[in-house]
Amino acid sequence: MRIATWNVNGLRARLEFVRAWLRERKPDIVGLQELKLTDDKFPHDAFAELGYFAAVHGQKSWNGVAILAREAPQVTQCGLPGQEEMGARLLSADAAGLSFTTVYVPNGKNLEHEDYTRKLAWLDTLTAHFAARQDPDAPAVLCGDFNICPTDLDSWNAQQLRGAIFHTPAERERWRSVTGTGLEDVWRALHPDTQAFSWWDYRGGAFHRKQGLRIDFLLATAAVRRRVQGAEIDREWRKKQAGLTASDHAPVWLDLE
DNA sequence: ATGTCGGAATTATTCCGA
Repeated sequence: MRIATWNVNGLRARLEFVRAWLRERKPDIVGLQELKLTDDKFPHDAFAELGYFAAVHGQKSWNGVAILAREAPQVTQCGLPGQEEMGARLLSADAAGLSFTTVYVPNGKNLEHEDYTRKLAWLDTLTAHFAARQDPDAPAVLCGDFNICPTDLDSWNAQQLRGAIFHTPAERERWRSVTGTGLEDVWRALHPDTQAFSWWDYRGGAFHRKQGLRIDFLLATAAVRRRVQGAEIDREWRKKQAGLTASDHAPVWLDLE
């Protein structure tokens, strides 16, 4: 079974690109972020043609998350309680025997912006939400765009960017709090010394200059980790495909027994 | 080059957010 996360940067603009990737990689569950559309605009039929059912938590213009699965995902949480004003950024559903959550963590903009403080608060709320889980040993996945570089190895230029947004001690402390609820960054566990990125700015040829960040993660409980066979960042799909523009994020996936 | 995208507001151009 293959489970994936992908910030698609606008599902209407990315639909054919995403469909091409689904045909090629055949994931079983996918968390999507940055849909940038309302629920009523979600292209259920286009995914149904490929054998996927979707659960959606969208909003106009910005944010928005969804879960694709081979059987209809059973929604258990829509939005992060207490943080609704920050937008549609969390969706949980039971799918294929997993408790599967996908998130789009607030970007924060910069250290002077009020959104930075709100990002930290959002992450505190997320940690409390997961710390209160009924069964910490159940098979659960928390995936998405976290907008944090957990360590220097996850940044193309940690020296120059030390203390900058995505790299601050406060954000990294929140990262440790989230993972401290029993959720491990599976890709990193399998590739402890590898530098690889999941996001590259569209500007300035960042992708070809290898100027990226690893900010997209699949976190899993021990019950899931025991089943892991592999983890990949699908860098090929950050590239233009048959004239279709890529997202600025690559998909990331895990293969489970 | 603060260099590119996607979306919204308004109608090809400007703004926001990332």
